Amino acid sequence: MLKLTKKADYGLMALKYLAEHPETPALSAKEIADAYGIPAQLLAKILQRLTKTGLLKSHAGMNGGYALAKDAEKISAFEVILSIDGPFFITSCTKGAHGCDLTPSCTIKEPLARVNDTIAGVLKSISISDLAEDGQTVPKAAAHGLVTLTLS
Amino acid sequence: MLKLTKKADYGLMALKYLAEHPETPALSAKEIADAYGIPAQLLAKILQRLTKTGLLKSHAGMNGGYALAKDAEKISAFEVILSIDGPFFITSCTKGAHGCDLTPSCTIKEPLARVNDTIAGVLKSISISDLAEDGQTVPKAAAHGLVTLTLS
DNA sequence: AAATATCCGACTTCTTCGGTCCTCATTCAG
DNA sequence: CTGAATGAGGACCGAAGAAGTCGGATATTT
Ligand code: SF4
Ligand code: SF4
Repeated sequence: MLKLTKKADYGLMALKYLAEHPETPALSAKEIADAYGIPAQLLAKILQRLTKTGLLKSHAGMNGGYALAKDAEKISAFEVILSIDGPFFITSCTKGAHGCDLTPSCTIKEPLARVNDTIAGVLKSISISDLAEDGQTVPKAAAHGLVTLTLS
Repeated sequence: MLKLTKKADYGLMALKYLAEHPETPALSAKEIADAYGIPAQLLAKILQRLTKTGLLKSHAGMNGGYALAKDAEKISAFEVILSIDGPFFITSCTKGAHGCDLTPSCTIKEPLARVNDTIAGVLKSISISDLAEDGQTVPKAAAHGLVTLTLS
């Protein structure tokens, strides 16, 4: 429960890797996969998905590969997860079809929807460049985002 | 992904229901299940779990049932989820055994761990009483909790 | 033409989730 | 004391989703 899909995980890693190598015009899926030990074919499909949603640019053929479509700071973790795993929802009822059949009698879906928004906000406040920063040398905790939880 | 288990969902509903009926000394699992249409046997096991972790008090026999072990405001959504679904982690690597095998080469687990803490903080800031409040009549969004996301 | 890539869907395998069933222990009413 | 009501807890099953694989088609450079 509440676990990030490994595909989304891999996607974040790949994007971070791309963000760390801004010089190269394009990196192939295999290159990135080898760098981390991710199954190449799986990562390939993930990157294709990210390309289709506009987060990456792709170029086929030799010396082809993928590159960030926009600045690393402009890409949020939320977009990545959304692209790879589809709509982000904490509860089952939000999914239009095949949700939970007791939606009418449920009394906690509204509060939970706000919780959902809050968590989504947290994810939106995180960018790829945040992940790429060399955190070890900067132990001081700088406030990057502020999230306000408002219930009821 | 990132979806709340239905069991945890049911658990929250049940706790809210109990919080809304503070008069009655005890409510049986079947009563609560019928009130919402939750499978009775399933809810029973959930309540048993919550009892074992100390969130509920139980009483067998006729006119028995469950009651909140502490004040509704003292029970956080985080505790509930933790009790029902086990340790809360958004990544696979955190789980000691059978985590992700590329943990050593992974460069995003530290940042993600902070994200994990942040989301956990959000959940901890939500109490059962927050859910039980009659939100419809009070549309003004009062800030209940403040969460600071610190990355890097 | 050959090598290197992306692109894309079908498929298998594995785990987890949601749910049921059955049995035993406890408590209370009569 | 006995039986109904209730909790406690394990075994089990089917459905769904996740992780990963395979095979083939297309595009681009050399
Ligand atoms: S309707 Fe209620 S019980 Fe069903 S998924 Fe939504 S929040 Fe959970
Ligand atoms: S080690 Fe990295 S890739 Fe593996 S689960 Fe943890 S964060 Fe994800």
